[in-house]
Amino acid sequence: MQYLLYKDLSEEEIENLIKKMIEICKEKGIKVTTQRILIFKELAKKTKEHPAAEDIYEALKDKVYGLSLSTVYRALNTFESLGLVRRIPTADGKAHFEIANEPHGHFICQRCGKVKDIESAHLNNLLKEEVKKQGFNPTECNFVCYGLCKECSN
Amino acid sequence: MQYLLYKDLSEEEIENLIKKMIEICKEKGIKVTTQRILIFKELAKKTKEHPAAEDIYEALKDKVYGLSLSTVYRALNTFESLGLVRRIPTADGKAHFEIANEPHGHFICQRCGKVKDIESAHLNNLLKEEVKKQGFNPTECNFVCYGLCKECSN
DNA sequence: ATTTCTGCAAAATTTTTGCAAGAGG
DNA sequence: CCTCTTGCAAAAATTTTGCAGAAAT
Repeated sequence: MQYLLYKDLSEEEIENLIKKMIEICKEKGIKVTTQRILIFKELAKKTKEHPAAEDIYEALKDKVYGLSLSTVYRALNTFESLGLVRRIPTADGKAHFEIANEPHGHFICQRCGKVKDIESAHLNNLLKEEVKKQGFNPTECNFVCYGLCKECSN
Repeated sequence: MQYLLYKDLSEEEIENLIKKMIEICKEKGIKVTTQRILIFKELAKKTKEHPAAEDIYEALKDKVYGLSLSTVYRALNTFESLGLVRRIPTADGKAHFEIANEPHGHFICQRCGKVKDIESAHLNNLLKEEVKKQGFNPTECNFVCYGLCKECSN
């Protein structure tokens, strides 16, 4: 049961995430709009790729009549503050996003900028403990590695 | 000898870093200008604070006649590509910088956005090994933690 | 001398916001 | 209905760039 994060989410997992998202929205009085559902779903499909807002917009703009980039930003910000989505600040000057699943690390390619997941539950726990020892009170710990991805090493 | 990172660099350490920077610039045919020296020095003084380009600009603009923000950006980019300075992408939409000293983690406050260092040499080594096992070839690994800093928890 | 760098202003990029019209509960 | 959301355009914010003059080697 390791390295689960390398797998795309199944259709079923995506549907379940959407249900959870709808539930949480209703709970908080946030309206469940077509745009929000489709944006969330698109991110869920691509979570392994850690898309930027623009990527999601590009994927949806022909499917959702009149969709605007600002709606994508607004939806992602909303999901982030609900804890459903995580923002990954990268060195390319754009914010990238992923579904907030179990914590894990990110490997960022210094040439092509792609972000890949690193399985790290064990290390994340170690890290959290150590950080607490040093007097912080973390809600979330991640790690980031830089280097060349397989494709770019050739 | 732990938690060294919490200390500001001493005058002497800063002077040594500057010497090293000058050496590397000369080696690479990069010119040693007043602006570059002062920008590097200002970052060295503030490295614990992880300033953004603008912070460095603000600190220097009255001391360096006519200094412009773009020069600060250009200098920081140059230093980064020389491996002298590290860029820390944060969630506030600005790039922050630090002197590229020994690898360590960062704690980012979710309320005030301040970035603090976490001593983590041991964990960084563990991490690098684990990441290699997973098939990556990292040049550098860092930790990032989110939470509320001491000041903001009150 | 030659090359590189700086300052300025302008451009490019990413993200946010104001507002009127539209959709959700 | 009332509130929240969207789309659009405009604004804001951060970072990069072109170019002429200045500085470094």
